[in-house]
Amino acid sequence: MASVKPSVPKGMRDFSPAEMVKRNYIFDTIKSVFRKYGYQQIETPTMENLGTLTGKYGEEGDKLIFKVLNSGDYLAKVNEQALTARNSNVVAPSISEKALRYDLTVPFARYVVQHQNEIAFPFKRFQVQPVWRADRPQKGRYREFYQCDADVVGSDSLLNEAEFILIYDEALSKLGLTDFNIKINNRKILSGIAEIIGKPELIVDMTVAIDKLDKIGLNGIVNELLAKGFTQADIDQLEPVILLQGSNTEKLEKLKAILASSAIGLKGITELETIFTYLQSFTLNKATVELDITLARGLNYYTGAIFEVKTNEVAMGSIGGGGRYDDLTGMFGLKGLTGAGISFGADRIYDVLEELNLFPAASNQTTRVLICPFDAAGETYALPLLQQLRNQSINAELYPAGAKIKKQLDYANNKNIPYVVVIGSDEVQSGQLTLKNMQSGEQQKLSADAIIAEITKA
RNA sequence: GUAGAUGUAGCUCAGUUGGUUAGAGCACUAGAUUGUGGUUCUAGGGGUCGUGGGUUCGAGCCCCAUCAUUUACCCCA
Repeated sequence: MASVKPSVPKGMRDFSPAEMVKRNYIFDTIKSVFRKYGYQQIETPTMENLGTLTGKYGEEGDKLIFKVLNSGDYLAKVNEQALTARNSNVVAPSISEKALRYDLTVPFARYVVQHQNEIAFPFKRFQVQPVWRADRPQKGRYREFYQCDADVVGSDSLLNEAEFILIYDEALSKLGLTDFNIKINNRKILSGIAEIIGKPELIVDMTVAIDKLDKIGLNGIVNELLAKGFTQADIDQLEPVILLQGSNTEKLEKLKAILASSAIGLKGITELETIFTYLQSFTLNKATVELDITLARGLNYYTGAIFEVKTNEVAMGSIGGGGRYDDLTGMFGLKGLTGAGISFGADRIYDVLEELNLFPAASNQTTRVLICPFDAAGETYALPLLQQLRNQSINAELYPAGAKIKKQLDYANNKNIPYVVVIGSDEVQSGQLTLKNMQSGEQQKLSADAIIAEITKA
């Protein structure tokens, strides 16, 4: 076979041992917090039926779904005309019936409907798996990345929303972040605003535009809104809302006045007030909760609260987001089931922790003891000790006999192994083994039992 | 889909107005050190300069094409 230049697909990555240790540190931290709040883990398949995914993410989203070619002679069954017309949109469904999952929320909705009779509601689940998007990669954006989602379905209590804030706060504080904002908004308020202006049909354009405040500024928003069909009068009404200032309570008061004639807008305000009331009974670690009316988020299935988390310590897009969706399972035939959920962007959190140097130092140590035999006799002598170490839950390995001691110690240094046990003919004869501390360079002659005791106490 | 940047050793990158045999650091191998690493010193291996064409006496350098990577926009985590 001709040799192929080794490479991975665009936007996808290998993770080497040192990275995996750090990634698992993030995943484990987030998972432990999810569990603490009563969420249970599930997994869903890498692929879903194409029909499960299409139409859930909007027109743009559909284009970004990775489709999987059917097995076998997939072209044979394709409609002749569609094929000769070279129309991808027509041909695609007949040559691809599966696709890689695009997020974890839609597969979860599918799961809930499919397993509704086994599930006790409210059902709180978390899921940590990769998702795929046929996007153009750039900084902090990959074609394969992990989402860490926690969702609850079958409970309309706003306590869930309040707890999401606690989860964000606890997990991110635990990871060492000290300055981050949990932004919160409510889709109903945005609907109310669109209603007051009299352009409810343009709510999507409106939210997409005002979401860009910190990126393109007020002028940029105004230009975009004018292009989308808003009038100057609409914008005059919108401007005080976009530029809303003050504490969360002050903002809510001002909004109440603005939205006085919109029932749905007022409902959104009440919901936020309830969430804030819940939060008064809890203490947050490091998070700042901020009502941000410009927060829109792209996904159109949100109907109530919306969240987004941003760190203030480094320049990075959002590191988490979520919200409430009243009818996600409806598209799979199960009506009237409300849900709410959040997601952590693990890959971005990784970049943030890396930049702030927040990964624990010990996390690059895997093996604690390396046994270095000089020869085959030393190797044989070492085997019982190797097992004893492992029985004491000490990560231990034996360098196979035949290599020079220098090479073995190099190996220990490379893997950041703190202790080595050197076994040569002297040691085999006396039973006193050489324990070497690789940091300090000290070494002492000890019995096997004493070595285990020494390492256990360190 | 739109626009820019970059492709030179395993990795990170130098390489002057185009000029002889393309360099450095790190990594790797060996030795200094025949029972001891992380420091130091010495030596060594490793390159179709992304690919194809063109200009030129001569191209890593200039021109065209192509592929790849990457950044920004759109959208999104």
